[in-house]
Amino acid sequence: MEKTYKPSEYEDKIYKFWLKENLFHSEPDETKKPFTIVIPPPNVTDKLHIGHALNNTLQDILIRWKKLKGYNAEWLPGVDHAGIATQVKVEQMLYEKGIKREEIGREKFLEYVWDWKNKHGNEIIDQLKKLGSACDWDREHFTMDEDLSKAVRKAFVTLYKEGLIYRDNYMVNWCPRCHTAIADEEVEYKEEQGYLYYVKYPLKDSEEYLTVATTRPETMYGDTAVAVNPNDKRYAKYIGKSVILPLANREIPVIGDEYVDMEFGTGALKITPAHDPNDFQIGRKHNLETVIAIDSKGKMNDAAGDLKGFTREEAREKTVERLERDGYLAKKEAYTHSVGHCYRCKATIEPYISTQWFVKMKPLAKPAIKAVKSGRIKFTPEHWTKVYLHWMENIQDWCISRQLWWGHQIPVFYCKDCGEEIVEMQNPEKCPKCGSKNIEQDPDVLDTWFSSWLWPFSTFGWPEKTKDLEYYYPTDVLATASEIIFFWVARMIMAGEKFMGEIPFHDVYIHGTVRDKNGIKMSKSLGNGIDPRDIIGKYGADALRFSMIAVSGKGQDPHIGYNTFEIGRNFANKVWNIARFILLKDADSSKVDMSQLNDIDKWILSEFDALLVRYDKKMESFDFQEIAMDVYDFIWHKLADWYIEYVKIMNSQNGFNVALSVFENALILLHPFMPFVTEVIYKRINGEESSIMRANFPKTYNVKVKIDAGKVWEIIKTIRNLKSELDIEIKKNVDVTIVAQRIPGETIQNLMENTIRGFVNVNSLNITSDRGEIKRSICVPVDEYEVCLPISGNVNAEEQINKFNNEIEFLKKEIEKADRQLSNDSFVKKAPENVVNALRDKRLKYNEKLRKLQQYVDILKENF
RNA sequence: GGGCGAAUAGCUCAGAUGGUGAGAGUACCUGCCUUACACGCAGGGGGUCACAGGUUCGAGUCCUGUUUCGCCCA
Repeated sequence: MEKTYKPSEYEDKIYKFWLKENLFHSEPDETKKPFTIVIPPPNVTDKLHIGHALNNTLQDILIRWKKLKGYNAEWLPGVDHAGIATQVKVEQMLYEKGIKREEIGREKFLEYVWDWKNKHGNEIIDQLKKLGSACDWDREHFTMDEDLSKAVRKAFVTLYKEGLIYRDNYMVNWCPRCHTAIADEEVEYKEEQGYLYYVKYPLKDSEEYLTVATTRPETMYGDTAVAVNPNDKRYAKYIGKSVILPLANREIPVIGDEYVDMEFGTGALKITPAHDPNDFQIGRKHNLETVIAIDSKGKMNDAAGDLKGFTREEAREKTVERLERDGYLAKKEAYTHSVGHCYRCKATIEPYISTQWFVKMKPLAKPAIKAVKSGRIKFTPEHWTKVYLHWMENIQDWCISRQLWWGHQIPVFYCKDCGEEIVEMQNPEKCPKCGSKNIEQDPDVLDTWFSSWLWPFSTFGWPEKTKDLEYYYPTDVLATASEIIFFWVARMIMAGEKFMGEIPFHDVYIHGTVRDKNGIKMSKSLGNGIDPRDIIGKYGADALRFSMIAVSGKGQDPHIGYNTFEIGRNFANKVWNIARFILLKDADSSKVDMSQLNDIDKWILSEFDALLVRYDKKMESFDFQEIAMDVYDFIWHKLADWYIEYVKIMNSQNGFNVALSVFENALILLHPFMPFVTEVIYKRINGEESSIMRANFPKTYNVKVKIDAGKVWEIIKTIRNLKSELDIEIKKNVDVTIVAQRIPGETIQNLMENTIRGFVNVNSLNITSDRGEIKRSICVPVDEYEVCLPISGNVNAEEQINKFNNEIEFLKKEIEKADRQLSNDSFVKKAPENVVNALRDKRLKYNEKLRKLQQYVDILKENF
C-alpha cells in the first residue's frame, strides 16, 4: 500500500464496481423492511454546487446506514425540467446562433430543448455519482417523462373536476424578461434605495390639491382613483369628488377605504389597479376601472401617451421631469423599499393583470396542516414546524400557468365555436357540446413544481396502482434546505394527502445553507462559491463529504473555506495508514482468541461497544456531525493513538487481530460518511470481490473490563508531561515511582508496568505504597496514584511551586464552594441524591489532592 | 412592520431533560522524520459562554429586556 491515500486512483473504479454489482438497486421484497428516500430533484440545468453536495451526502449517509442495517433501502434519483431556467438557457443558446424561438415555432423549439437536455442534462447526475451517491439509477426519473406527465395530467384533471383549479383574470407576479407569470414564492424581495415622490393631484373645479405619495410615479398613467381613509379628518370631505390626473389630464374619483394608512406619506393614496397588488384588491372592491399602462415586456403603452415604448425606468425619469416642470411635484425624499425580483433572472417583477390558472390552496392545506400538527410528520430541527404552519395557515392560491413552451402544456382545450372548456385524460377530437372540431389547447405550460409536488408517488408509478407504489410509499425521510419548504415540502405534503390519501414521508430533515468564511451565502454572482468538483479532484469525495458533515451543526449554516476539507483528507489518510500498518502485521480478525484478551484489549472492545450504542441513537435523531466526530475520535484517538500503539509495543499477534476486528467494524460505521476509502480498505482485507456494502452491521463485543485503561493512559501522559516540564529529553530514560494507596494485583501490576515501559522511556519503574518515596521526588497526583520522578538539577523549583500553588488555590476555592453548598439545607434536600453524593466525593478527592500538593510544595522548598 | 434562528478559544463548530474543573477540529508555541501515517507523533498556551436583569440551592443551558448578524414573510 502507498504511503498516502490517493482518492482519485480509486473512487471512479469503486463506483463502477458498485454499479456493476447493482448494489444500489432495490426491488419490492415483502420479507424486508423498505427505507425510502426520494431525491429533491435538482434542475436539469444545474451543475453540482456545494449545497447539493451537502444535501446529497446527508441522504447517502442515511441510505447507506439503513442498507447496512439490513433494510431494503431505496434512494430514488432524478431531475426536474426547470421550465423557466431551461427555456432561458436554450433561448440564449439559439440567440447566439441568431435564432429566435418565435421564428422557428413551438415544435421546433422543443426539439432544440430536448436535444439540449439529452446532451447536457446529465451533468448533475454524473456529478452525484462522483460524490458517491448510492442512488438507484434504474429508477431515475425526469419530470417530463411520459409516466410522470401522465401523473401531472391526472392531478390536473382531478383538481379541475373538483373545482380546485380555476382560471381568472388576476394580478400575478410578472417577469417582463422571462415573459411569464411566476408564483409568489418565486419572487425574491430585496431592499432598494429609491425615492418617495409627492405628487399634487388638482381637485376638479377647485384650486385645492390632494397630494399623493408614490415610489412609482410612472404608474400614474394607470391610476383610476385616489383613496383616503374615511376616518381621516383632513380628507374625508373629498370622498365622492374627483381629481384631475396630471399629465394624463384624466378625471378620476376620490374614494374612501379604511385600508389606507393615514400615517404613510400624505395619507392619500393613488390607486393603480393594474400595477399594484394592493391597488388591485381595492379596485375590485370598489369596482374601479382598470387601466393598463405597462405592457408584458415592461414597456409603457398608449395609456402613457407619448411615453409609449419607453421602459419603466425611462418613463419614471421622464414623468418626474414633467411633473416638476409643470409644478405638480411637491417634493421627493429618499426612501428604502423592498422590490420583488424574478428568482431566475433577477429582473424587477411587474405586478401584472393577466388570465392565469390557479389552484385553490386552502382546502388542500387543511389536511397538510393536520399531518404536521398531529406529529405524523416531524421536522428536524423542530422550529421549522412553525415556519411551515405559519405559511400554510396564510396560504394564497397558487398561480400554476407559465407563458412558456417548455413544460407540461396545460391540458385544457377550448372549443373555438361554442367556447366550451374540455379537461379530460384524453385529448378531445371534437367538442362534446357542439361537436365542432375547431378546438385548441391552452398554449401555456404548468409550473415545474406542479410536477415536482407529485414526485414522491409519481416516480413509483402513480396514478397506476403499482407494486412499487404500494411497497415504497410513503417514503421515510425528505432531506432538503429551508428555501424549499414552501416550494416543495409543503406542496408534496398537500399532494400526498390529496392524491394518495397519505403523507409522503414522516421525517423532514432541514439542513443549513453553506456559507463562506465570512458567513455570506455562496453564489455564482459573488464568486465566493467553492466548486465541489474542485474539492473532489483535489481531496477526494470522501474528504468533501466528511469535512462538510464535520462542520455542519444540526440545521446550522456551515461556514466553509478551502482548508475545511483538510479535515476529511487527513482523516482518510489516517484510516488508510491504520489499515496499512495492521495489514503489514498479518492481522486476521477471524483468529482473535477471546480467551487471551487482557484488560487493554478489553478496553478497546468496550470503547467500541459504547460507540456503537451512541451511533444508532444519533443516526435516528439526525445528529450527523456528532456521529462523524465520535467515529473520528474513536478511530484516531482511541484505536490508533492508544490501542494500536499498545499492540505495536507488545508485538502481540492476538492484539493485531483484535485491532483488525475493531477496525473493520469501525470502517463499517464510517462507511456512510466515507464510502470510498472504507470500501477500498475493506477489499484489501476481504478480497477484491467483497464489498463493505454487503457487510453485516457490527454487534457489540460484550466484554467485562476489570481495570480502567484510561487511568493507565493518564499515568503515561503525566510522565510525559513531567519530562517535558523538567526539560528531560523524550528519549532519555527516567526513574519512575508510582505511589499507590493500595498495590494492585500482580497481573494488573505487570500490565501497568509493561504498558508504561512501552510508551515512555523508563529506567526503573517502582510501584509502591510507601509514601516516603515522594520526599526525594517531584510528583503529580493521578486519581489514587501519585506519579513521581526524582528531583534532579533540572527542576525549576520556583516554577513548579507556582504551578502547585495555583492548583492549590483553585482546589481551595472549589472546596469552599462545595462546603457552602453542602451546608445549604435546601441544596441537600432538593438536589438529587447522586448530585449531592458526587459533590461529597469531589470534596473528599479535592481535599486529598490538596494535601498532596501542599506536601510537594514543602518538599520543593526544603530541597531548594 | 411581523416571525424564525444565531452569538461559546484567533477561526469553524459541539455542548438531551439546569448539577463534579466548558469540549473537538483547525490555527498558534515547543520538541520530534520514534517499527503505518509530517495529510504525522509527543507536549503546551488560549474561553467574564454577546450584554443587563431575573427564576433557582445551583444557569453556557430556563425567563425578560438590549445589542449585533443571518434568514423568511408582508
